[in-house]
Amino acid sequence: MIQNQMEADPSDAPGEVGPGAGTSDGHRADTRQRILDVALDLFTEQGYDGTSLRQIAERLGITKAALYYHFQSKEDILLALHMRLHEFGRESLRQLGDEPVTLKLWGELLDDLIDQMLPQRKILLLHQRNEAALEKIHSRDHAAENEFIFNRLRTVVSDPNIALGDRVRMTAAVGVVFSGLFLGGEAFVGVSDEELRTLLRQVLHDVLGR
Amino acid sequence: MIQNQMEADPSDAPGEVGPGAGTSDGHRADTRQRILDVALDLFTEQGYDGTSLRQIAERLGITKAALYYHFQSKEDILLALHMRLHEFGRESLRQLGDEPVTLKLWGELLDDLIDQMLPQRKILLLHQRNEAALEKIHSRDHAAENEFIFNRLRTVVSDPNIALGDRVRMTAAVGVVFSGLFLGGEAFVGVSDEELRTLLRQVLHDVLGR
DNA sequence: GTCTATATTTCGATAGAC
DNA sequence: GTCTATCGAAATATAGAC
Repeated sequence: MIQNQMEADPSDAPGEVGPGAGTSDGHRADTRQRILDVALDLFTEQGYDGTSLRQIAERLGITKAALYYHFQSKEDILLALHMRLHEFGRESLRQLGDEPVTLKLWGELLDDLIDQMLPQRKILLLHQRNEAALEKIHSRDHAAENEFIFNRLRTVVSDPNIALGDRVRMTAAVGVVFSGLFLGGEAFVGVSDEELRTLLRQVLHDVLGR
Repeated sequence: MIQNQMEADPSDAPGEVGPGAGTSDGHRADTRQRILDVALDLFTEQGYDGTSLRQIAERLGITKAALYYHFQSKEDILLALHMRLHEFGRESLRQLGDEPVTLKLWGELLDDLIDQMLPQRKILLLHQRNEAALEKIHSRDHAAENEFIFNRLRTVVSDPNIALGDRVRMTAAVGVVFSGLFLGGEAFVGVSDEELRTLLRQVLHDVLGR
């Protein structure tokens, strides 16, 4: 199924020291992690600015103030969620190298990304629906933001050394992948990830293959 | 060029009685219209919730309170912008009829939509980046919201009477169009609308044609 | 139509007890 | 780790003069 189980990866911002990081007994899920899960849902449904800390706390059965034991600020919660996506696609992108990208390479990249995106759909949706709020954070720390997947994709398809027709196809291919995951996420309920992946790859080939 | 002149249509929510509706002398642009123009920019850049009425007023050189002469509330401003898109694509969608949609029909629909979207890019971007805020308005008046273009498209590609492979292609085709206008809007600076339209149609044909 | 001034609410964040 | 209580800021919205 395509609509569930998004929290496969329990590690969150590795290296960070969260409360309960030492207690390795798994008798209770980290509160920090539960906060992030709830925040992910609410930020995506109502938007970051449209969600108050009171709402997050209420859903967890705790008070607003308790949140501040786990996070320094509201923005920190968003940042922690953002970090989950920061490593995303990095390895795939590195393989592109520095030379102008070909349609063939682009297709291989997106093939990789489809696999990585499927289990991260929720986080991707969060980013798609909170671009403005996330840009504020970016502007404060725009050092490594050029490494961020969305910006990298944009940069590549803006390369004037690539023929315009190819750039349009590359852009369209990105649209194919994202529409399959976002718009399609609601339309294709009950379709297995594998089936969707296969179908998307066929479309990608028609867009990029020649 | 693809990045400018979005306010071709001076009529705003026709039938509505705004201030200055009677003064037909064109010596000064409607303040109401100027408010909407500024709000469109700010809501898109910073998000609806991330934009205060103070900011809108400041950019116009008036005070916050003056806005309330032209609009009953902040939500009313967003609603007025939303209405610009409400008629959008209605005629094209009506031609689809009630039977299951074919790839051929879908292609013709999107061909139509590309033309209508190009001059409305800014408003479409507003919707893409403020889904959460707009949903709040929708939920209050969800009567005619099924008529709204995005929801109609979603409904069609969810039709289980259409083969899954075709639905994926139809969804992908929507992604092609939107990526060309949104992601492409920044990447294809200096490309004429006509050229972009031609290239997009070729890709559409590869996705839908067979 | 636009202003000054203010009412009202809500939010993010802190202090300090337990 | 979570609570109660509260602060200060900023936002939407209103009242009434000009």
